[in-house]
Amino acid sequence: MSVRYGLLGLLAQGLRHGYELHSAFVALAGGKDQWDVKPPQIYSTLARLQEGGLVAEVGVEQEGGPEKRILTITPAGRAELDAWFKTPVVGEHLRDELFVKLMLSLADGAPGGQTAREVIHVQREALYRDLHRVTARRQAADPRGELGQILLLDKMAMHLEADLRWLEMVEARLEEVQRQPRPQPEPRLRGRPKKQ
Amino acid sequence: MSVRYGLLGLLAQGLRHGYELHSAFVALAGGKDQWDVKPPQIYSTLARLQEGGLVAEVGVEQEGGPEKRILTITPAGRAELDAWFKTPVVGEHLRDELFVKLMLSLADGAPGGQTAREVIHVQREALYRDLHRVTARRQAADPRGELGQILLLDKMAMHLEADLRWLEMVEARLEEVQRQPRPQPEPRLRGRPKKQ
DNA sequence: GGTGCCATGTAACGCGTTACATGATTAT
DNA sequence: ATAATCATGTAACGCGTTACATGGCACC
Repeated sequence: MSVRYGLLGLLAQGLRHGYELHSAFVALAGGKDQWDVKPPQIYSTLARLQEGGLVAEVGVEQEGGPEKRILTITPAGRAELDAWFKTPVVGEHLRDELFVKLMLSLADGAPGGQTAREVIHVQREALYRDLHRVTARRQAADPRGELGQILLLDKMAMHLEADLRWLEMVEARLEEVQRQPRPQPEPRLRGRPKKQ
Repeated sequence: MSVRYGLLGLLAQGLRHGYELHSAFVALAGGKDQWDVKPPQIYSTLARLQEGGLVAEVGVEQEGGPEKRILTITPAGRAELDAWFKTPVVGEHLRDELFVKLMLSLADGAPGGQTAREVIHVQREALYRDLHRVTARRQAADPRGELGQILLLDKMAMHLEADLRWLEMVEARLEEVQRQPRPQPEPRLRGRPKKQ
């Protein structure tokens, strides 16, 4: 929904055609290193907004350059934007690839939970690399004029640290289970062992 | 990619048909409260895996009940699964709705950054609610037999806390900018003020 | 005359959700 | 009988990516 509402918000600020919205959105979302939105998504999202009556086309301009299809936010669009501002973003419910991977690696038959240990190790290396890259860029950022960049980098760093702390915890709990293997821990998840 | 590799991993554990894979995946991903994967996604993902040669259909069973299409992971599938285990999960690059919303609210013309303050307030309330819900469920979970649940809830809690800390930081920085409004902070992002 | 930017798209695909549909067995 | 569970899908849509395509203008 970020693109949809992002475009709506930018139109409310007075931007007027697809190309301009594209570059403005990329800037808004932290630059194309961070999120390289492709033009097709901009144009198709605008088409959907238009079809929904939140955005309207009010003509075509051509001053020297190529044609520009001029767009405006409609009253309905402004209403939806306001509603969005008043509603919290829902917790993009952890459909977590790392978690799935870890659960699978725990169920894998290798002795000593070896697969899980490797998954954790590989992931931790990657997280450290990312965290290092992020903090380096954060140090280099200019507090004047790059406030958005800094806030974004801070957010990324915090989530990377959260993942690292979580991995520590998982590993600790793994050691613990290792030392006293229970009679029926049953990490294998089966479909229906009900009775039959 | 979670579903794709999740199914591959479950097939490697010996599960054999769509329905069974569906319930096993839901269990693996933390129950349907957490991620309610729909059957169509399972079946269409399996079809794609089959088309890619990672999974093969080896016959149909029918013992008393309805037909079951029996599936197996192929050597190619096993290879892809191993490669997945050896590769870190890439940092689902923050295409962050909350961040976009906040940037838009900062650019909004309201005096005193009012819109931004409201966005922060609404979001913080929601995050506290979620965190409370998560910690309550975590307390109630049984460490024996619900290890996966606990790990997942811990992960969620850590990321909710990261978001809360980040909001604190944003608010602090907002106050700071408020006290000394700079000549050209230019939070408004425009498309092309280059020369023209 | 080529490179790059401005400005617009289409087509096809992958992932994910919602709604709809079918038919059989099992439990109440 | 009816409701739940087992087991399978199709159709249509939204969001997002990749590849492809078209033209004009500006600069070197």
